[in-house]
Amino acid sequence: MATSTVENYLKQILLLSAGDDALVSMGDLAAALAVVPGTATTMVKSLASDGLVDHHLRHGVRLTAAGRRVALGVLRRHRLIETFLVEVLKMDWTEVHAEAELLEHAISDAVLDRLDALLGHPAADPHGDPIPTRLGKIDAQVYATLATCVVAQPLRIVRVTEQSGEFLQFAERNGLRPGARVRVAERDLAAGLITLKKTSGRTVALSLAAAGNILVAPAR
Amino acid sequence: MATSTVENYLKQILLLSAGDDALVSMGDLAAALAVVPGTATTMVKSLASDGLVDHHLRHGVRLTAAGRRVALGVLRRHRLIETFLVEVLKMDWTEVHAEAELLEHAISDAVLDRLDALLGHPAADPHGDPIPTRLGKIDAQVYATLATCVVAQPLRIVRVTEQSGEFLQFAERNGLRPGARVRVAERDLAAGLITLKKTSGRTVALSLAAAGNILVAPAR
DNA sequence: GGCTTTATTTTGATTAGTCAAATTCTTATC
DNA sequence: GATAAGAATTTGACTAATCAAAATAAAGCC
Repeated sequence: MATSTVENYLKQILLLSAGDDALVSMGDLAAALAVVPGTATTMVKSLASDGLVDHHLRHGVRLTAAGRRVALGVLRRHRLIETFLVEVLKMDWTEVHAEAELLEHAISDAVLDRLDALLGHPAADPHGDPIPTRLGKIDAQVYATLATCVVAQPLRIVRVTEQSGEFLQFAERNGLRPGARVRVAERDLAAGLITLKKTSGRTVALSLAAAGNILVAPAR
Repeated sequence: MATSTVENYLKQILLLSAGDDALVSMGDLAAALAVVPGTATTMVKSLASDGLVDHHLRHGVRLTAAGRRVALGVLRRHRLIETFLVEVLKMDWTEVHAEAELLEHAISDAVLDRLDALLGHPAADPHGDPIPTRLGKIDAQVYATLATCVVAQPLRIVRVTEQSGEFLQFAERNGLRPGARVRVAERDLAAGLITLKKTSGRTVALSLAAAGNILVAPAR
């Protein structure tokens, strides 16, 4: 059985490799896990000797098929738990990430399956992040972000990546949750600033960096 | 923050001290936690230096007020989780103990309070074990067991102590769950055997040791 | 192409929790 | 009250995960 430390390393490598094949640097991995780089190196070596990752010395790390399977399991648990906390326990979508971070390592498959059924087998969590299936399939659809989409077109927010409470509370305050309708009124690359127009007529300004965390699709 | 190992030691000391003041032996504690006695000694010394227990060298260990507070918190989490698994996720009361054992160390107060409210602030879990309040109060009522109660009187099962799946499945198969009505038809101390009569007319035989795990009150 | 900056890896220590086996204490028994 | 049996403790060793700081490799720059 993988320890929760191992699970966290694998999950983080999956998230940082964006999709699948990119090598993840020790620096990024260490930062994401809040450890010093030397610790990440040590741990990655041990994951490699367990066949969970390929370590390309001094160049980065990549999940093996076995590691990916474990990582997707953790992600599934995390996202189903978040959905449960919001849908059943009525917690705020801006605060459930940290809770799920703990519970994801303690919940059994038996409990998870019940939860999944209770929630009606949801395809995405409250942030719009896709939930891997029991078999490890995950929706890999690529979306534009508010930083890259076309201007003026009516849009629907599909997903808010970035789990920090601060950012999510900013999003919530401004009605920028999955499902919300907006369009980009103006994009000033020099100033690094985006101005949104909501259906209510309200405008919201945010930085390019922040806008990159909000994924959108054309309003259907 | 107490690690889950520390939480388990404290919880187990509470359970083994039956009520409050009895000293718990290292042998019993080690057996309950599935470690060798030397490990228990080492850990108890460290708990003592943190002010969570009083260690009476070579005689046993007892919780301090601080340790008791922590232990009751763990017990509350455990029992509320068991109740949730049975009441909401419709799991079998004979199998939820092991699940709760893991989740009890990972659930936050915020989530626990929501769960408690969702369940309507239950006083006991599916085994009839009393749930400590948020303030650490626990129902200390003493009940007779099927091994000690008067013969022939109509009884109501209030609680099944002993969490092993085997025992609970035996109880379930024979309708011996909290709330069930029975009376003791015969108690043969020499043979160590008890014979029960259920309201359905069915009789059930069980050993004195097994009977000691089933707590009863006069049927109201 | 040599030098500097930056990232990565290595080395040596530390902490929590554990076991096996040797030692010491308590207690019951004669 | 001495002794044997049983329980508890101590000692030495190990694993997982971590950090600080030294050593090494890679990459960029003039």
